[in-house]
Amino acid sequence: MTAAARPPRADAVRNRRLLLAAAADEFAEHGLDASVADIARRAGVGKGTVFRHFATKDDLVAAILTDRMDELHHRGEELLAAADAAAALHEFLTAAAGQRQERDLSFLAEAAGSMPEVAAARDRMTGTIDRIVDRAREEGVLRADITGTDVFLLMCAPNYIAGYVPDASPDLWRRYLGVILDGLRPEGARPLPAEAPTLA
Amino acid sequence: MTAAARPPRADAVRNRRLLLAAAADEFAEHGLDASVADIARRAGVGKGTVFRHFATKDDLVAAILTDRMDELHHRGEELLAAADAAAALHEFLTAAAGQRQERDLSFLAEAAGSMPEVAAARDRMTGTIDRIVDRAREEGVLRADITGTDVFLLMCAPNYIAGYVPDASPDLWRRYLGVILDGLRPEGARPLPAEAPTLA
DNA sequence: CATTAAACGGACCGCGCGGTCAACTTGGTA
DNA sequence: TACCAAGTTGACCGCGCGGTCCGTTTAATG
Repeated sequence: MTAAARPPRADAVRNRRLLLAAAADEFAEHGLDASVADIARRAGVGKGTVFRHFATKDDLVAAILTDRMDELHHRGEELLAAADAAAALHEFLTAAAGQRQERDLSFLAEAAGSMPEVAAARDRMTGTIDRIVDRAREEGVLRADITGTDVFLLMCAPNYIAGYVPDASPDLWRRYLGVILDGLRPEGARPLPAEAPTLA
Repeated sequence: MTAAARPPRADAVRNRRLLLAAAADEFAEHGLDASVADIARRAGVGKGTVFRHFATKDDLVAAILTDRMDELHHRGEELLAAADAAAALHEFLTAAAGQRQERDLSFLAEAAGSMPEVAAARDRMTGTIDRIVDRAREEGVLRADITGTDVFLLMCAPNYIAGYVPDASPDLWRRYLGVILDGLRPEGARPLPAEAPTLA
């Protein structure tokens, strides 16, 4: 029974927000090796404050990942309510790639992907993806042998591919999303040579 | 005019081979952060010996990358000589993904991708890819709007996608290569929303 | 064999990292 | 306004890294 703890102080709330933003920027610029000291400097706080809010660097990473996955989760729910099956799939993949184009933080998953709070956020998101994918398959706008897990895995590929091109157009990922979407259509699909995976 | 230097000693040749193999294993297991000390231990030599053969850690990375790219380059040349256009494209992509499935060292490119020797090896390889792709396009087994650079970029995606699945079947990448190959066929291709990139 | 330059090994160096701590400051409350 | 727990700070710690250096070993040569 957690007694009603007194609410956090205003400066603590502000600093937490500043830290998450600074950390996301710093990670995007320098990868996972961005140092806690630099993150603190960018947020305009002392290094000790970082560790007051996030016990370890991995906890900080986990908080960023969780936020981003929940963002996509909510976007997916909106699309399920508003868009038709084909458009929802297309828009969701576009939203996911767009988020990553703005700031590529995918490598953070490698550091904190197995933490429980991150896994929970991922499950929320994959649940939504499953619903989008099932609807698309049932309406015949997606090939029959593709699962929600497949789409979850394919989701990040366009940015990854475009990321190899230095000074690429910021829209290059759309090109490879186009190729993948063509590969996901039911017309002309050839049987896939390996079974659909499941996560954990 | 480099005067004929005396050939390297037998133990130096042997140690260089041992080091490259040990480094590839160590990088595959621990990523770019594999330490030079561990690599030396695995090769059964002292740490100083590593730096005698490779002035910096990046030079070691570059040597590994160069070897692997040249391997694919030669495989591509074989396929150009022996296989028909569609099979050559299919087989080349399979070979590239197979190499990476065995040992994923793609992240090394991020550390040494801009070194001249690595760039030269990459150019040799992309030259071969261009020939494979041009032939496939001309014979109508590849959609018209796809370039050699596109294929080079798409080449690594199947492993990347499958890499997100812990304990995945070692053949899972074939599934996503299948999706991409379907997306590369001329039949039913929709116009791509961004122009083909060029590398440097 | 004797000779010698090439190759080897591992103690050593400076650095920057993630994380700790105790002295200090400050927002909220009665 | 007086109080105090919550919050902040930056000097500090131990560690493991990439890279250096030099005394020792060894493969090649005539």
